[in-house]
Amino acid sequence: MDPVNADHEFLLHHSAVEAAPRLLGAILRHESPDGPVAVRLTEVEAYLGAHDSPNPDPGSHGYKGRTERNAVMFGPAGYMYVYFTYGMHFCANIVCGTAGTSTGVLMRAGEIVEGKDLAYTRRPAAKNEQELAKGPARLTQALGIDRQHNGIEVFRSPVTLQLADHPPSPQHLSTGPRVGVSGPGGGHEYPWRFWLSGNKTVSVYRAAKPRQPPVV
DNA sequence: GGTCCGATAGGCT
DNA sequence: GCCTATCGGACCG
Repeated sequence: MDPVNADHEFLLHHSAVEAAPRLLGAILRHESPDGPVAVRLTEVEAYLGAHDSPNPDPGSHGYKGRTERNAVMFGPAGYMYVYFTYGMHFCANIVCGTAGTSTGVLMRAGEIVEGKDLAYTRRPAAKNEQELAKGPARLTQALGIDRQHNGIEVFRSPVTLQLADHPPSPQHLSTGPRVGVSGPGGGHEYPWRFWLSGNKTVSVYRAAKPRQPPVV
């Protein structure tokens, strides 16, 4: 499988944990029939592999093995895994690393750098520019990405990804526990949420809900 | 600013 | 049946 460019080559040879900080500042652009919208990624989360891969991750959708739903995650790097959640939202990941391991980066937030008007029409609830793509489901909504984009390439129209010229300096990079991952795979054991320090479009952190509420 | 809670449908045990 | 890699509106300060 020939990489289409240097950015694709990079994804092929790195796990999601290595690729995630490199994706901060990258531009993801979607050209829909209604027009283009592009975001600069400001917050991402890395998910590593299935239980039988070199880097198992209980928080990963692929942890328990391949199913029809997560099949794209087990494919080659450079494809987009889009899943439906909470009965109404879509979230998008970029598949990384070696095919079969099921490692990918969830895109959690970004700032709109092109197509702001179209993004507002897709996100009427947004009170300001910073809310347009603040959160994983808001980001897909602003970009116009849904289930029909599951399994498409991210280096070929209508979706194109372009990495930043340089990774963020340590001073501009923050890390912490992943949002919403409860039980094994959550908390500080897996500090694989990465964001641009101080950026206004980064979604607020909420600790994952415990499986059973504490008894008072 | 923060916190709480309902909506809603599909995946998986 | 239970759970979910969430959002937005209501309400409180």
